[in-house]
Amino acid sequence: MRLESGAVSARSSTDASRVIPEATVARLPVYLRALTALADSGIRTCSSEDLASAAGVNSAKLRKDLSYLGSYGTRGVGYDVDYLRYQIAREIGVTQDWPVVIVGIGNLGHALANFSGFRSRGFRIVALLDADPELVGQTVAGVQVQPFDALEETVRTHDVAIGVIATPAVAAQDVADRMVAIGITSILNFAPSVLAVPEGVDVRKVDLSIELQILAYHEQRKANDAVAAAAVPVTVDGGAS
Amino acid sequence: MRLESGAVSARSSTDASRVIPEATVARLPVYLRALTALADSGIRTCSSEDLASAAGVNSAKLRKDLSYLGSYGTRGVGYDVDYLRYQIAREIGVTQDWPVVIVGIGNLGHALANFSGFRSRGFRIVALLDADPELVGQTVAGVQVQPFDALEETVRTHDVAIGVIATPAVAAQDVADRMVAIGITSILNFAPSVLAVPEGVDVRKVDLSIELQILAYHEQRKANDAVAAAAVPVTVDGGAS
DNA sequence: ATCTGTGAACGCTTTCACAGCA
DNA sequence: TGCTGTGAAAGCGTTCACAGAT
Repeated sequence: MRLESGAVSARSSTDASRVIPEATVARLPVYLRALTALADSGIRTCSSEDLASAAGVNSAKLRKDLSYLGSYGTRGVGYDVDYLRYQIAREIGVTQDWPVVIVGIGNLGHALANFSGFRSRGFRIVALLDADPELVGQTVAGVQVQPFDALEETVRTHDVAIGVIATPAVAAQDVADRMVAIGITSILNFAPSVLAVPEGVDVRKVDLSIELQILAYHEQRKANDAVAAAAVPVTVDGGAS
Repeated sequence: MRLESGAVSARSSTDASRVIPEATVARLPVYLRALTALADSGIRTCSSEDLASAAGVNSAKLRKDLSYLGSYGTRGVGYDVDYLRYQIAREIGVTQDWPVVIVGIGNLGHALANFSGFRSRGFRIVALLDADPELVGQTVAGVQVQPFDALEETVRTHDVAIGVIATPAVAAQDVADRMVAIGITSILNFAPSVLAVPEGVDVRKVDLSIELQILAYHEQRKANDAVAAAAVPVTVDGGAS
């Protein structure tokens, strides 16, 4: 993955110009979950309207998103739930399990290791690692915690491509560097720090306090607006000057 | 918050047309954290370039984002770290603490309750609640777990506006309904389910398996591209058939 | 000379509205 | 008739490039 060395036109395997917009990619897992829920309640066919409302989006967006994958519906009828579910799972790449390692087995690491939706959604935890000798050897969610140095061995053995960082912020960059050096190319970072990684490595971050602060901003705005609305008696058609 | 009843022009308190784009709002907490890190290492002034790289964005975006808040920098010089930090904190609304309740004290709820960055970033956990009688009465992170029915009392007493849902998926909608009924207007949802809430209530969701699936998609694409690149010997300037 | 603040251009995402197929 | 699939339009967000302040 050198940086733009001149338009290598390697168009991918299956068929045509397979470029799915990022915004769509981020919603495919939501559709997958909604389809699974529909299938579990015995529904075999659904309209874009049905699926959209189960996924919490509007139907135009859903149809547009699905159109990037291909034409998997039937006009006048709708979508076959199982068929569409398979197509989306295949597109995402979760028809088989991805091996995953988790580094940092504190409170959060524990919770992640015990998270059951993991296994059922295309992932398999192959190792838990921590630098703290106190934790090493303990069994969490049926897996023995290994020393951090065992990372390379584990990653090679299981051909791991995805790593999860659940360490304190100070350790996160070191862990990421190590992961990258060993060949991990996708990182999910729960530590509250900005990770620097080379081109070609994907990082996604999950940050509790950022999410709360975004809510706080809107909450404050609601409060301010309420005050303003009470102070200025409501003027429909908002008077000029 | 009636649905669009005719352009009420309640422009907010402080000054002009205060409309900060959503994308910017989502980055302000990142800037706040980066500024705190800079301040902690004794830096008193920084350029947009410095702050941008600490926050992991480019400087044009940073400057554009800050321009929505006002003109808090000095041309030819840069930004005063403490001053800018205060302005952003004020804008987000975290100059004082927001009281927060957490519902669902399983593995994840435990981890959230113990998360220290909480307190230091503008939030204060005022209650932990769970429907499981086994958990009620236990002390987690110095707070006693209360029965779920204590929600209303707690929310009124502490004037809580923000609730965190860390229950299993099946319970999430019920919890959300209850929160909304009691007057909570911002929800952070960790349960893997789509929440339906009325207009005026903000929901943000954090979903581990969705994040992993997004990574899996890109991982799969990298793998496919590598195969394609190996099969088709690289043609610079991709020859038109 | 330097670095911020910002109009303007560009590109991505969403929504609209309807053609096309069952 | 009913519902999908999709061009075209509208709306956002990012980047460019430079005017303007110190």
